[in-house]
Amino acid sequence: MAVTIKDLARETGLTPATISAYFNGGNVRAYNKEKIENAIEKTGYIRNDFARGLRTHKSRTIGVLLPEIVNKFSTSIISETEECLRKRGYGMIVCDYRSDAKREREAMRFLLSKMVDGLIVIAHDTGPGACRAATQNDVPVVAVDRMTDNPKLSHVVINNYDISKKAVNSLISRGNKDIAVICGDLSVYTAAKRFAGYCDAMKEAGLTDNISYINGDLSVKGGYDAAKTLLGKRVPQALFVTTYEMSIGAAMAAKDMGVLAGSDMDFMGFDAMDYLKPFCPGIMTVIQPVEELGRVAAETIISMIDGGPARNIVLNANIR
Amino acid sequence: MAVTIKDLARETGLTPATISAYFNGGNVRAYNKEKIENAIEKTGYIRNDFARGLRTHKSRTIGVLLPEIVNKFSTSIISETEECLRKRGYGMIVCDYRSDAKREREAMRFLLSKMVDGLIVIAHDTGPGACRAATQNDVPVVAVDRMTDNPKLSHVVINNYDISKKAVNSLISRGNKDIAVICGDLSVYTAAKRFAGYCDAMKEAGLTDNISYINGDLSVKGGYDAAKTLLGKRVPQALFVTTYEMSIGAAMAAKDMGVLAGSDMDFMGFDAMDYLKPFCPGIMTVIQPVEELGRVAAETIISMIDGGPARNIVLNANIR
DNA sequence: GTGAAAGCGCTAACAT
DNA sequence: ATGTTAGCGCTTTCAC
Repeated sequence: MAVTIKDLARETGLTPATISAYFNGGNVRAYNKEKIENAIEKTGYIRNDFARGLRTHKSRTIGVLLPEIVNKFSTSIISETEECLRKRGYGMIVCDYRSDAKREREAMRFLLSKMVDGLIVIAHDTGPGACRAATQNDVPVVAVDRMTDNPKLSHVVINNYDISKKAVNSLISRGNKDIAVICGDLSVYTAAKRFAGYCDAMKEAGLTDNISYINGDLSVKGGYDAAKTLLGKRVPQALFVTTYEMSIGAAMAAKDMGVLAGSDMDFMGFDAMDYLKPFCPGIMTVIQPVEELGRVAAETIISMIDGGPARNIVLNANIR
Repeated sequence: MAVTIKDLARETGLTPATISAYFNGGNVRAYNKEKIENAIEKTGYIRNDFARGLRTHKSRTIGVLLPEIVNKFSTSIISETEECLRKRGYGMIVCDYRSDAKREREAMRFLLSKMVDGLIVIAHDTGPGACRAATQNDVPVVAVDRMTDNPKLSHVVINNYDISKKAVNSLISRGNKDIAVICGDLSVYTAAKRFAGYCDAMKEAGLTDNISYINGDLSVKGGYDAAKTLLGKRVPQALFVTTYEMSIGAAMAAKDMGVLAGSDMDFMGFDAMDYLKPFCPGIMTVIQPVEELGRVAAETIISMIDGGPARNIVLNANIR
């Protein structure tokens, strides 16, 4: 059996209450402090986080819920989140819901049963009931990269609509009229916003008839297949692709079909600059502030755990 | 205050013990099961894992320690691990040690303080003291993708030496003599093994004088920089790159310098087939069984938690 | 500054 | 199949 606070009490001739006070910054006489420290050293005592959590209702653990853990955009965010959290003594328990609504709910219940103090979520369900299992139980939630209709959540997003509109305007200003977009399923928040930005830019330029939407599934393969479908029919003057992985896939498919993105066809991707630039020198991409998303998400969840209000924060992406 | 098992008891007219039996697979009458399920639904009950852990001395949580979470190879593995673990009711708490030995030790202590039942580790320190903090406390450990000198650990690795030798032999059999290798720091287990396979293949073919090693830092940029350095001096007949991310970077750098990997220069990468094939049709790569690594790691840690012995498992990679 | 005592929510041994 | 009871290890009043 593991060493407990009672063993320390016996060892030092004090009581559990005093040992507890010692651990929690209470007033303990110097020579008793020393006795306690010696006893810890001698016994190799490790505080039982279960008992502590049972009393305090705090786990110092944050649940993180992602559509796909094998996704550079997601991991770039949570890498920064993890670092921020750990600095503050918080751990991060990660679940992947494979972009499936049912698994999303299951994973959330699972995380809640792990007694997480808060949740950072790239949600699929963005309706008014988003993350209800958590908010019902008064577990604070930060939605990242998604705006939801649940006012109890904090939201950390980028200026999806504006930056997409700006991106498409930049393609238009280069003389392009036939601009196609490869976008995820429009039930996904970011896809809808980015598509709306594209549509409005096209409409405002009088290019309503040129609106051309191809659905991709948010993976490299999704972008690849979507571009193959598109280019199998015709080569547009320009192509706008609205996620990291799909940008890589779409540029690959174009290359595959003899169309070099950025020279044979104007190309505006999302985030994948590092991977694509050497192969397709002429491409442009929207660069999202991923580290900032991760950091702000971590700071926001901790602020909520400490009793702070829900906040909505919009960060700015840029075109490069 | 949160809903507890007592509330369910009151709601159903049963006692806490019966509710507990229900959760733990005990025999409960069908109509009582239904009552319980309705009560759970109605109240939004979530089981308190602190109380449970306090009784059972099990957290049903596995710590996962990675060099870099933003690394497709790592996330491909842990994605599968996460799925396997969750099916068995285990959560996964992830730490990234940024390829730094000191942070590795800190992160391990952190995970242990979270009372994890076991640890899955892509370790940096592979000496006899690897993961000592865990083994000292009788917390089982599975080392993935690394062999260590600590006999208490289980190990799940691929046939690094053999597959590298085979890969280089295949380059040699195509008539190449001047074959360079881009490899990580040789203090890393996989880098050392893969480099040894390369060297022995070269030696056995009488190409000792052609051995040419360039160090990369295991990232896309590392591969990119290494290839730039190499190709700035000369273009070898063939290039062997020993990690996923470096393969992408190296092929990008080559393209950048007007050398198309797979046609201007034979190219053998690691894992990055999907990303590179469309751009560089002629490339070959070693394909690691990443999902299997993740699954076997999960199965092995659970087996150890259930009292099973440490095991060493070697999985086979293939060339495609 | 320290002690005594209660209780967090659950499980498990035993009784029925 | 279900109820009774005790206790996991800690924190937290409330005394002294």
